[in-house]
Amino acid sequence: MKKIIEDINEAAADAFEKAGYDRKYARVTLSNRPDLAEYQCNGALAAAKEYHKAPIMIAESVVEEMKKSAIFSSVEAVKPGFINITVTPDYVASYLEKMSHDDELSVNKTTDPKTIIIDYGGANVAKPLHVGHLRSAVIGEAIKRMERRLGNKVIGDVHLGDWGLQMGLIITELQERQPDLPYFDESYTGEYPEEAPFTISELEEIYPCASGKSKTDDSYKARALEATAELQRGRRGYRALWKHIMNVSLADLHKNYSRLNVSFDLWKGESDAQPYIAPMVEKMKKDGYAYMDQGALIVDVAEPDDKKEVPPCMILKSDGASLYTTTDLATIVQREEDYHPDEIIYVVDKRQEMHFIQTFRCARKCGIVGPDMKFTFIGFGTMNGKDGKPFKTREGGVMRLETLIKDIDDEMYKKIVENRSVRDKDAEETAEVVGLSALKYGDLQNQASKDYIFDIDRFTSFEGNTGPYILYTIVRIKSILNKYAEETGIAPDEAGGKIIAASSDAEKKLMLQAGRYNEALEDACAEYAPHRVCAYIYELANDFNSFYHDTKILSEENEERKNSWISEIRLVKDILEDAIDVLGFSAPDRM
RNA sequence: GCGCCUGUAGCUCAGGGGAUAGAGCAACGGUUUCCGGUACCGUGUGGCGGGGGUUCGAAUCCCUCUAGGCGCGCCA
Repeated sequence: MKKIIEDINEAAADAFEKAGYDRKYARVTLSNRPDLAEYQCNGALAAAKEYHKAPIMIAESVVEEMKKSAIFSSVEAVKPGFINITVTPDYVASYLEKMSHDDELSVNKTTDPKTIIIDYGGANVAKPLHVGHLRSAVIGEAIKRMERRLGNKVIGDVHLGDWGLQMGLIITELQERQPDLPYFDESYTGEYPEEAPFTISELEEIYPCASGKSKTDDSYKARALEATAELQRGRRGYRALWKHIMNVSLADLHKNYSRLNVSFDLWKGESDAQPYIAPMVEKMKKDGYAYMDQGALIVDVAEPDDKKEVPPCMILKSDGASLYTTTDLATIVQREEDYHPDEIIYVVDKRQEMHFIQTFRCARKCGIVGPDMKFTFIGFGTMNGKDGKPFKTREGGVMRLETLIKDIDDEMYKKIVENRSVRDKDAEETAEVVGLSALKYGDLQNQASKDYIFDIDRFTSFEGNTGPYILYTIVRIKSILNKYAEETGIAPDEAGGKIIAASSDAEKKLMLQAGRYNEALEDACAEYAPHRVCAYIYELANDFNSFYHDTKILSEENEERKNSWISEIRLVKDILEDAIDVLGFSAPDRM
């Protein structure tokens, strides 16, 4: 569906043209003086220079033309040269009427769907998810759904950290503890047990233990490095152990991510990229991009107009081992081969930006991707505690994601139980649904690139710009619709009638905001900015609540009016639910 | 040292060339013949870290200073 703003823009552009000015000046925006108008056009001010006329003269002649359009109830030229625009209630009503019958809620699917790989999550095998993983998961999931909502083909990849020294460390520590396991016996040729010799909680304890030892004990570290190398060379017992580690850990990761309502299409990891490294390196050498420098193999990626020095990309260390960059490049090779993506989006801590600049440049320079493949780096800031410093447990350690989620759910449960109308057996489940909205909305409402302060009291509040407030609004609408269904016997899905012109300012405001959904979503998506979706639905929820407050819907005697209202609030509910689904959470039926 | 990012009401954050800079929280005061008052309405608060510049017009663009955060080839 064409956007409201496009209808207005077009009418304005026609008016500029008829008045003798270039159409390009007819840019219409939401009014920043809502007391004066709904939309505004500042084009006359901009055009003044080119036409050597007073802006107000231009504005007035354009206004004369615009007044001929049927969609405006008022068009005015004011002071220096603003054009203030108000649309007719009938126009808005007919727009919403069309929208309410559109399965896409007026959102336009792209005519040119792109294949997009989105790399987020960044979980490490054998290490529990902690709060540092939260932002990547939450923001990445939202962006994935936003792109999908607009019709792109999006492939989410968790890109596991499943290769390298951490594996060697675990193997070493395991041997320390259970030396008799067959995995360590090189002469063993039989089948290895199907059951892993450890549980997830043991695994989670083993890694930090091993990591600690390796820092103080050099011979221990040497053994871990050797184990890593042997694993990579394919030692049978170690590969079998690695598989166990993967299985146990993946099951746990699946569980935790699904609790966050985050799901990946691909569970690829660094290990999957390994086979691509050798041929990639060979090609880089053969093509003359990679060369030896101080014993390491590097590719220059500096560009002449860099403001700062961009260090070369290191492909192989002087001992011949590969690095982070190498694996990331090989992953790109693999993705090119498997999916030929139009774009790869990385949702990663912003501190890694330099690394990705290097990687992207190197991939392009070496021809791993073509010039049209778009790399997008979305760097997010740190989640801080109330003291403004990186979020920690009370004891000062890294907080596990599970703990954080539980804290929020507990808080939510307390608040829900205070409401006597909810039955206890539902309360726990509801607390989880509402808790997730608190957690995710609390994060997503901020610009991704900035640090933000995690404040459990604020995020779980039903007041203000929070997830629970949005859900409350949805639940409230559902409640009205259910009541209506009880009274009339008409199912909520079929209730309502034709949407007619607004009967109050509050209603018109609500209708205009609802009609902007396509615009809001497309803008947010173009900027990879979930916080814009949050801002939009917050305003929509506010507009609904003020409309609700002074409108008695169910007791309205004018049937046409009442049915229109029912349709409207159902549309508002549908929009809110569609939007929170895009953000990655959902609403309960009651709370 | 070089480079990047951030600095907007007491607090948490929007706004990224245009008209009186906006929300929420906190504070205070109202609203219930009730479709969920975990709501709604109202009141006060800053001139956007400092300074200079471009522009008819700057929180928004440029320069500079300052404070804080972060990054800078053999970690990931």
